Amino acid sequence: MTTRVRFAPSPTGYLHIGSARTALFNYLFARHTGGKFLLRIEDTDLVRSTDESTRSILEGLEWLGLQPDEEIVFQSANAAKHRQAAYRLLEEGKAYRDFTPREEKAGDVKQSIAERARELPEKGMRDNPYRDLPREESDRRAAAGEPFAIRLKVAAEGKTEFEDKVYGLQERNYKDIEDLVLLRSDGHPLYNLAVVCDDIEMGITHVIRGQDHLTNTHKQILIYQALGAKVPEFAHLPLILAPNKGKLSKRKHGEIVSLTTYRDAGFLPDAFRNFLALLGWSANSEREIFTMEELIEKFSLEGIHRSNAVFNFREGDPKHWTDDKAIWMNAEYIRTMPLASLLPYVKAELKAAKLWRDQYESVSLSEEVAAPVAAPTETGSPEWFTFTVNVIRQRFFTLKDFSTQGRAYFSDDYDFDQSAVEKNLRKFPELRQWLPELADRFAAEFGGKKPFTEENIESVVKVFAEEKGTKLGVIMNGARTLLTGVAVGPSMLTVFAILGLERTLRRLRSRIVWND
RNA sequence: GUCCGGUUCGUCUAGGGGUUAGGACACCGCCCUUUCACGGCGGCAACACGGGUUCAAAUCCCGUACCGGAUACCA
Repeated sequence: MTTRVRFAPSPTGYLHIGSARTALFNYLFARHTGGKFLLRIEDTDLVRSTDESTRSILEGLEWLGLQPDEEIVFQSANAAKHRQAAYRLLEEGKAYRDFTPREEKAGDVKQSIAERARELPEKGMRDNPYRDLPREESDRRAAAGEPFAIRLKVAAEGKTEFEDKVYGLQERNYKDIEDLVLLRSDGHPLYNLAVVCDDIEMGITHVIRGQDHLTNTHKQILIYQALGAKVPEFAHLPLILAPNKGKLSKRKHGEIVSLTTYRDAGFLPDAFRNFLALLGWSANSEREIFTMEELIEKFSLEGIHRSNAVFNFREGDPKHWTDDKAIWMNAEYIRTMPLASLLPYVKAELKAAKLWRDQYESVSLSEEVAAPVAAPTETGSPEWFTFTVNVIRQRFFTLKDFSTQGRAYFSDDYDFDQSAVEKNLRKFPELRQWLPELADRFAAEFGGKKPFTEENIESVVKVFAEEKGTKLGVIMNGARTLLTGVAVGPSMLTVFAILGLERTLRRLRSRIVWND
């Protein structure tokens, strides 16, 4: 039997990272077992569902590389079938019409539900007067146009049980389960019915979803049984919590829970997927970096654990705005992934920042690209671009850094970090004369045949520093700040070489930071 | 309230009768270094609590506490 799993989000907002992880686990399971990964959009809540949200979910899945194997199912398209199923159960006496007028929920819904649930056992779970209404009367009232909901008739004695692939044996007494509504009085099929019908129709063999559905499962099993269908396997996933161990919610935590936030913040899909995979699941290995292929190979439901995981971040702290491990992992990917895989992302980032130049494009981008060992002399060439990216990626955390921290390599229009200017330039007023002087020296030394290479630059700068009786660091750090706008970066010799003689001279002679 | 589940460093986690309780991130220190990273070395830091079973419990059992989920004519 080939496995068939589905990811079934409701399109009522952007893709939550918890949902994204659920999708990922479904995908990994399908691939690992050679089965199918399906997508069903649960858009039966017409009021809250939006097309925009559906698009955003699709976009998010695509970004993570989780394409469904078959056509997307829209649950709303199946409403007629759901109704049919409810009526079939009514016909077979497994469900009944409830003529109780509908009660509108107002105020704090969660609380009113809890209150109702508290009172319910006293009245008795099976005290609905319509539960045993003679069939003729029920038919007559329905024919007369009296509105009714259809409820599943849950037996008074007995229990449901299933073996959850993660949480183990789960049992629930019927007495703890209300006669659940299958069809609203306006004919709208309710969630538990819709899910079961669709899962049957789609041939779902394994339901992998959040732990918040653990108790729903018992109700759904009752529906499967009433419908005479085979009950699938279930695997429930631990939840992803906020740092205060509360629910990680869109409303409370904002865009930090949205998958697209990470895409837009310059995360690599491989890195974020890797991070997500390790939240609530373990490959049981000291390693933590896994490609998609490795995740697929290693994934198993047994590796999922039962306790919820905290998504750790510090609100209002720019350095720790999201989970540190996610940031670290992204940086790790940026500096260690094959250059050929990284370059397209850098290209996209530079394009978005209007820093891209077509001359960077290498014809062999799709193949394994090895960075040149020394800075190519032809600034702006594909080799130069490859070399530069390889050098600067070593200390970047996100793709955004290529257009911000690394801006000075791709444009003459870059900003100066004022604290760097203070520390490395203004603190040494002599640099105001020395750096243009260094430019003259470079011009004299490299104006002819001598190539502007790190080795040659080093000897020139060393002599220069000695003449001025200053430490090499003063010259280097001052130059770094003036030439790149920031205090951090690669070896200054490499920076000179990357920028090339012309830009180096121009920038060394710039008065811009001296308030002249 | 009731039902269900959970609890190993700050966080993600390994381990599951005998371990100096392992790793990763974060943090701190040292080394490397013209800066910052990377890297290397080191440090801080955990079995929720109480009973039991056992020669031996973080590991098995029971209870308590705390946390989470569920509860609907929402999904």
